[in-house]
Amino acid sequence: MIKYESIAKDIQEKIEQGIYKPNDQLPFEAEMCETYGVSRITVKKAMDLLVMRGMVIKRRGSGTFVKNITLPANDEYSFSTSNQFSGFFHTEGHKDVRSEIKEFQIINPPEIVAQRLKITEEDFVYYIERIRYSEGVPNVVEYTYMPIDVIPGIKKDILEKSIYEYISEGLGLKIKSAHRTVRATLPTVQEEEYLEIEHCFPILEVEQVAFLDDGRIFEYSKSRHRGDKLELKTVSVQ
Amino acid sequence: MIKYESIAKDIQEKIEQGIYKPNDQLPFEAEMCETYGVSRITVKKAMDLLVMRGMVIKRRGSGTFVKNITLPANDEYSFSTSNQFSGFFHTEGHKDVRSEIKEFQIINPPEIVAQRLKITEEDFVYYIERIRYSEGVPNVVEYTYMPIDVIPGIKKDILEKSIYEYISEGLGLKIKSAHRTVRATLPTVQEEEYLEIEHCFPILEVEQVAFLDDGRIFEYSKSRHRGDKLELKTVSVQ
DNA sequence: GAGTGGTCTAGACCACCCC
DNA sequence: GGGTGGTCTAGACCACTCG
Repeated sequence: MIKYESIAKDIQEKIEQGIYKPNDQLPFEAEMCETYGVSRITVKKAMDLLVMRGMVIKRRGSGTFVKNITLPANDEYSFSTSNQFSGFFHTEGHKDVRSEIKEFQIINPPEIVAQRLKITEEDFVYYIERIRYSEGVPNVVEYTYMPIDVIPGIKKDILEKSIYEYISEGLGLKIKSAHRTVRATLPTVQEEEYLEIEHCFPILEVEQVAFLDDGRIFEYSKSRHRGDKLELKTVSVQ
Repeated sequence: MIKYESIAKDIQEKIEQGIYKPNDQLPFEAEMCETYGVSRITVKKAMDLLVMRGMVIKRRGSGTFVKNITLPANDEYSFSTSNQFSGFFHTEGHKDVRSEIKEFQIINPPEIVAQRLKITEEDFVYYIERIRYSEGVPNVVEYTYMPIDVIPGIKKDILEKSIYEYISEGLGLKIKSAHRTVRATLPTVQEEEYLEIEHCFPILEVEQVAFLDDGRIFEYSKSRHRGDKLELKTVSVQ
């Protein structure tokens, strides 16, 4: 559909298939213009996407090259947060992923949550507490708040699958961006039980405020992951 | 110098100064074209920069708005890794930041490090182990490997200041991007001593492979931070 | 000097939002 | 319908790398 996306996708696939190998030089921008029948700015935008994804590097005066790095390991539990959203869907779709809902209520949000969601303490939000299992092993406890005005119609069966799928496919809303803060902590007493760990066990906490396409905030959440089950990958490009 | 950067900088400053407040609508792109005397694509590129920095949001058909979020807290120990490099310099420049060098040698790299740096085990690298203190309190132990061919001339006094300053200003090299993996772990016995903590204390580990402008890898490092002293912020934009 | 990617222009059409 | 940002064009000049 969109030209620069399909060009980026084409090149990315060729890299993943090994047609272009690490350190290989990609075709020049001028060459790609002819190949794909587009203008140079469009090719440039496609390559900039791949730069943001950490897959290629550009050197003025030299060319564009496949990046010099072992590609994101296919760890089931790692999720990547470069500038695309791979990973926003929490590597759903893997075998044997299920959720156990511990709490599901509609409440007035605590002050801090109201601040983060930019709503008042009198508004209503879903409060969801769920444990996510992979291959039968508990990985993460998620504490999620979502304004009912923004995301109406959540039922228990949706939580057991993917909220994100419901938002994008069920409601036709587009997820746009997220601000995340990552910390290392220790589990609470309850989390020791939920995650089947001892007190002296590292927890990777990901606090997230997530935005829709139209600028509304639809989620404030804290995900507290077993330290041995999640690593978070990022690419930063200047 | 570069037009889109200076436009972005101008708008960013106005947001930080409160001239544009959260949820305010920014001038239309067409309007900014006149204000700054540039074409629309240039304005667009400037605004896209601010979108990547998580400062504004664009809505097709409506306009561009200041984002709806408490701005990155000025925690001394938090560093941000959106798509600019704020934070690459480890929030240096704060008062009372100093380093204690525990190891500084030139060695052949272990196999894993050689793989990450894309060199052979016969090449030479600096190996640096240092503790960084802020306000007299140990925050982080850094284990750093740098190829001597890429970053020549490191001396002990450079390590006590900022390696990054030496690379960019001393050597005239440009830092371009970094791949990071973040994990939560527990300290080693030695780190308990270095960081003045007990064994049961969360550690935020940041593993990093860093690239220069010209595509060369100049650093492989693991930074292991006291969990109570660092949080890592990211913005991901689709 | 030849060739690369970086920036920028002036203009066009489209998808989307709101009135 | 009028106006927004999204995509795209064809062409220009510049900064940089490399032989």
